[in-house]
Amino acid sequence: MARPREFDSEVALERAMHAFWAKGYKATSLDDLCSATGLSRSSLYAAFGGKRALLHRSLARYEEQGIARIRTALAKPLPVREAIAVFVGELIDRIVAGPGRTGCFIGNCAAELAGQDRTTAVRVKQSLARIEATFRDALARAQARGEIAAGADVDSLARFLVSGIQGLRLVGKANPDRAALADIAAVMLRCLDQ
Amino acid sequence: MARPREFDSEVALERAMHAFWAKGYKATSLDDLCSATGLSRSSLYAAFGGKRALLHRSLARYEEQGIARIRTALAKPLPVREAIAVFVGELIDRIVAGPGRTGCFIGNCAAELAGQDRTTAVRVKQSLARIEATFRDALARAQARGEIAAGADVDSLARFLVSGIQGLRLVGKANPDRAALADIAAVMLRCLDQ
DNA sequence: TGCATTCCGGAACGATCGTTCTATAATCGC
DNA sequence: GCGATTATAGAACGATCGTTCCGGAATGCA
Repeated sequence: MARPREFDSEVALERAMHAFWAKGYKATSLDDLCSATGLSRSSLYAAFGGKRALLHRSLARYEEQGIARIRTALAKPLPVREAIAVFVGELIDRIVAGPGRTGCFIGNCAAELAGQDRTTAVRVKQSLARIEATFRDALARAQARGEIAAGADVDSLARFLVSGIQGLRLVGKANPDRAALADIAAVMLRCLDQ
Repeated sequence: MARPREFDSEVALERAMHAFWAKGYKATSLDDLCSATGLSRSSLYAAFGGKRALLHRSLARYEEQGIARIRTALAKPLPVREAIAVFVGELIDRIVAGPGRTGCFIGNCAAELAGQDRTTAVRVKQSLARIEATFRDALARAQARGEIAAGADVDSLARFLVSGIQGLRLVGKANPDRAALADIAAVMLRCLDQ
């Protein structure tokens, strides 16, 4: 140990993540990343290894934050159906009021990179699987409590929720209109009553 | 008129569209477009004006083909619910058996460009609106025939279908697994019975 | 204090980007 | 056949890309 780091790599990673999230992988240059993080190129390379590695670290961080957010939402003392409705409602709030058209970082990476970069495709797939599992666990607990029909297929419902939320966020990126998104969410949530 | 063109610009556009569709906008270079179309750079620029203009022409072409495909599917002598189920089933067939992880070109552009390029965002939004209208018209006709509950909100259902299909295709891009996609589609289609 | 070690700013690298330009080839009207 | 016009192939452009490298600055340890 000699000279210590002048920056917090967690802070830098958080900022890099937001840069990738807002602009996409290809459109985010190293100059963008340096000015977003405040680091020089050499510091970025020493800390993270390169652009692609930084993307993967960013994806992992986003995944953790997303899972935590979903878990918190589903742990509320509410019927699961209500908890999910609140979660989706807040999602729409962020889409409409947010800085604008960021979408889901995981979904963005899927759309931009899954067809070209197999490694990233696998990571995206695993992230979606973890989100799906988080919903599935909550739905299964709710089913055990009798909140959801005993005959319902919670696996399918969880998959549907992941897909439906991705669709909502993608459509919301093209058209962040509250009424339209609320319409979509209402139909989507009614599926949980089947 | 002097020297005539040596290529069919519709054929060239079709090929350029597939290049953008498969790789995304940023990742498709002019060299890619030249080798996909067989044209030289000067011919491409003379015929289409540049990379961005070529993307927009490609998007318009894709939109026309997509609308036509949906119209054909919905015009079948079937209950609308069945027609949509067939359409989604064939969509899943193409996702699973296709050349691999192309997704929806419109959705890809939304994810990659809607946050950065306002012009493209508007075009994507208009494309989605046209697709939504195509579904809405078919649903309204079905409602008039009594196939769909009189109290159902066909506007919301159409919006939901667009969003749901985008989600299905995005998730299918990350994980082209037939069983998973069929699960999602089954829940989605059940929403039409509400 | 002095040495070893690590970090940092920024120049430099070759590669590739989208676009423009030029010279040649091909076809028109006449 | 001939000038006018248009299309083509490919070189060339400046800009920007991701990555590497280097000289100097800052710290821990003896």
